[in-house]
Amino acid sequence: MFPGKRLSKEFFIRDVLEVAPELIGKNIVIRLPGGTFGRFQVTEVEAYRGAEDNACHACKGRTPRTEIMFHEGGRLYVYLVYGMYWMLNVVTGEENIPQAVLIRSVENYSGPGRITKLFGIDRTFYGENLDISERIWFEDTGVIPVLKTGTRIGIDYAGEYWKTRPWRYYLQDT
DNA sequence: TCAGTGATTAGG
DNA sequence: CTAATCACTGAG
Repeated sequence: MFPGKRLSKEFFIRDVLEVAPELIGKNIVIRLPGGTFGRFQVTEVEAYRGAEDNACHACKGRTPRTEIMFHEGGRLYVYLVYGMYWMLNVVTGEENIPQAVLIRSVENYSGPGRITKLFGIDRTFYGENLDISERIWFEDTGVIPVLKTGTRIGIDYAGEYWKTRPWRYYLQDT
């Protein structure tokens, strides 16, 4: 794999605990509102892992909203939270194993709701196929980042075990 | 610290 | 139909 190459679905059809840390340092290529393209290095993500993870939306089972997480990896899971903020997630893993990676920060922009505002992400990106999309995809960069881990944000409802999983990954220097 | 904001979901 | 909940942000 060489820098600039689009990550294909094989990259995403692996366990979310492998994919999530490897997404740090990769680039998101996105057609911004206005039509120009932007490249942003991913600096912070979180892993949501399957039906047993009480912090994962799919722990309540298959619903219209969570349906795409049961698809094989390489699609986008996009949803609105608090009535205002679109969340950008990448589906990972095999079919029928619901997993996703939340994109929390990219270079120079922190916060999942601010990123989607910058990118112009909305409901029309739900289910977007990262293999063939002409408006958003991920690229390899050759960067091998030094990672830090922490607990996931905003999931206190998930119970002691799940809220303490170290499944947030971020660049040391950001 | 806290309101804003509306889709989603379970339940009657 | 109702009502609770929410993977957040910016203002004060």
